[in-house]
Amino acid sequence: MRVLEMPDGCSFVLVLEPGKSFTLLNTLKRFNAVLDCWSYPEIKCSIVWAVAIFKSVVWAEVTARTLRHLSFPMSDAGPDGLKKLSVCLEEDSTDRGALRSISFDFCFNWHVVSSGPSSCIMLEVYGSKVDLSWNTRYVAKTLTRGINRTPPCLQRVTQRRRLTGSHSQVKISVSFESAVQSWPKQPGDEKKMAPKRTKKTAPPPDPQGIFSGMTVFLIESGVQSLRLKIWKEKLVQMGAKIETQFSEKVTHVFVISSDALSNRVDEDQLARFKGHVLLYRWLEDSLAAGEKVSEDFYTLKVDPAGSDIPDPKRNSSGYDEQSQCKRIKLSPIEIKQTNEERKGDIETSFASSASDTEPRSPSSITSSPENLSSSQDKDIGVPTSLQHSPPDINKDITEIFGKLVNIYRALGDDRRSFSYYKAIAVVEKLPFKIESADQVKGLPGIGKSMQDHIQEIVTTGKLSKLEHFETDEKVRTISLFGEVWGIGPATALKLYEKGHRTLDDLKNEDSLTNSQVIGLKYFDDIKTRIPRHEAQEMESLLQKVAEDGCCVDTYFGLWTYPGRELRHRVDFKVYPRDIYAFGLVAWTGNDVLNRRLRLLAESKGYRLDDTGLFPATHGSGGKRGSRGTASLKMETEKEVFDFLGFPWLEPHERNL
DNA sequence: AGACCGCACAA
DNA sequence: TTGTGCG
DNA sequence: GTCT
Repeated sequence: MRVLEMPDGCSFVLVLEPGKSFTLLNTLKRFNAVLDCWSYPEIKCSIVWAVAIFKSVVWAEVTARTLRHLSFPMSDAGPDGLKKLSVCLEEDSTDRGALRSISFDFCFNWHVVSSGPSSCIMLEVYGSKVDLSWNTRYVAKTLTRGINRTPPCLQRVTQRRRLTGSHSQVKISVSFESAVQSWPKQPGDEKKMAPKRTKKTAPPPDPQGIFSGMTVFLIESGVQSLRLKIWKEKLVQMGAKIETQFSEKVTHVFVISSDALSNRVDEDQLARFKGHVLLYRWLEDSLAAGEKVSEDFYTLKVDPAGSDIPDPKRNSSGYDEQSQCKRIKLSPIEIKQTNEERKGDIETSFASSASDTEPRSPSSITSSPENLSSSQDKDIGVPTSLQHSPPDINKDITEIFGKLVNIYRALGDDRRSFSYYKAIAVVEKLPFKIESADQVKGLPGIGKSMQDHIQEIVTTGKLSKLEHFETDEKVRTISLFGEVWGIGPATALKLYEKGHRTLDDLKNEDSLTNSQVIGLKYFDDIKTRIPRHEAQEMESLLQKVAEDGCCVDTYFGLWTYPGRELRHRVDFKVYPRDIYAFGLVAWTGNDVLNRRLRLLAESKGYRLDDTGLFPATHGSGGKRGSRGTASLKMETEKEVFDFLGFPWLEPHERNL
């Protein structure tokens, strides 16, 4: 009897059903992430059922361990072999509040297994007749609520409930415990009842493993903890020895990119180092290949001359400075930058984890490691490293969709707008160039229309629908008006219907609200990006001002300097010191992260907002900060994250 | 067919 | 109440 | 727009 546990950080489950398997597998195959999957024969050959887990929408997170533990040859066991289900909850904050549910059709008994970023609940299935037809709705909220309830309670859940309370949704992931004998051999098979996340005893190290003789030191920066964990396990399992210090014994150093290398390692030490410095990718590729692959393409040169590299020590003290800079949240620039940084990251992780054979063309296979290291070498020393843009491969599509996002938003059709927004995210992550709509069929968020649109774009290079919009005067004016601060879709439409067509027209309109007038007056100013140095000036200026004089709670307005015309849009939020951390978290964003944190808080019986973290007031939901219940005391963002059990993210990492 | 955030604030 | 903007 |  074995409990299959959901690894940390999993948030998505895909069940491949008989008949559908191949389609889905083909879909999966297109994601580099899936590669690991192919290194497991039991999956490769005859999967009837398999469960793959993805980290968020970053498909690249599927890992060997995940698949190994979760791919489950149901054909062998048959549903009857299923004795227990453990269900993992993790909010999916990529979507806004849509309810997702996973379906079960049986009675079960459940209790909390553990809590944490993804809380785990054990379900005991009654009776051997477990129908996995996934018919009945099982609702997220039910589980969420249950997290705080300790004693097992029997539930028959047939209804579907709305996920309320927070506008995040919960995704439920399922893993199995089965009584199957034919499970891929693994010792430590004694029965493990589960209340704790059962610690998988990894298979014992194999002295003959492909990595035997290696003593490795892992540079962890820039690597997702889940992946790291898996790599470590793999290394050990395959005979390598892991050093926690960069000592003489080390024969191999692994690093995600040359960037991470230069940031984390003492150069002198590195210069003296005689061993090999390899990209983690080598590890992945070797695992996939089942043997050590040539190190040629993965070796990083140690360049002692890399002196314009930021001081490594900076890392420890860096945070303070950063948070200073953004104590006041100012605007597009900063946001934009983090976005770009992030995209860069994604690209990196794609490149490094792609170890596929099929989806990539042979040429890209051989050339990519080179590109990887060389492009990164080039980046060293470029302070912001905003060099590369995201995987641009399908830019034609995402750009067009992006325009539609804006247009629909301007028109007030948020739903549709958001649909495109989601589709972009999906398309953007594809590691190949779309050549036909078939290639996107079945991807989440891509339905009939998206497929059609994509088809049109890849064949004609444009989208008639968009062209239509762009030439339509109504759409154009409404979009334009909507760019004015304070004017939304509704107002824009009214103005259009009143006959206005240009911003100048609006100047004579007397029905505008105060902020709209201002927004109009300073239209160009507001659109002008604020130079970062100016943001910093603002901050220091404000520091002084703020010290004497009392402050407004919130200010959304325009900023200028005495004697200067140009105005910038600036928001001020003022928080008492004791709840400052909460304000900071909330206003730093991003929205997705906020939803996640809030949901997490809720699942633990708290309510989080920008004013604090409150024990949930049972009953009427509890109004913001009211009810005499004071916020928990937290001084720093870190404390908030820690308290909630959410892995710490630097501000620039919060673009989820 | 009907779902698709929730809140505070200003007009 | 509605619209708007915020994450 | 997509999803159930």
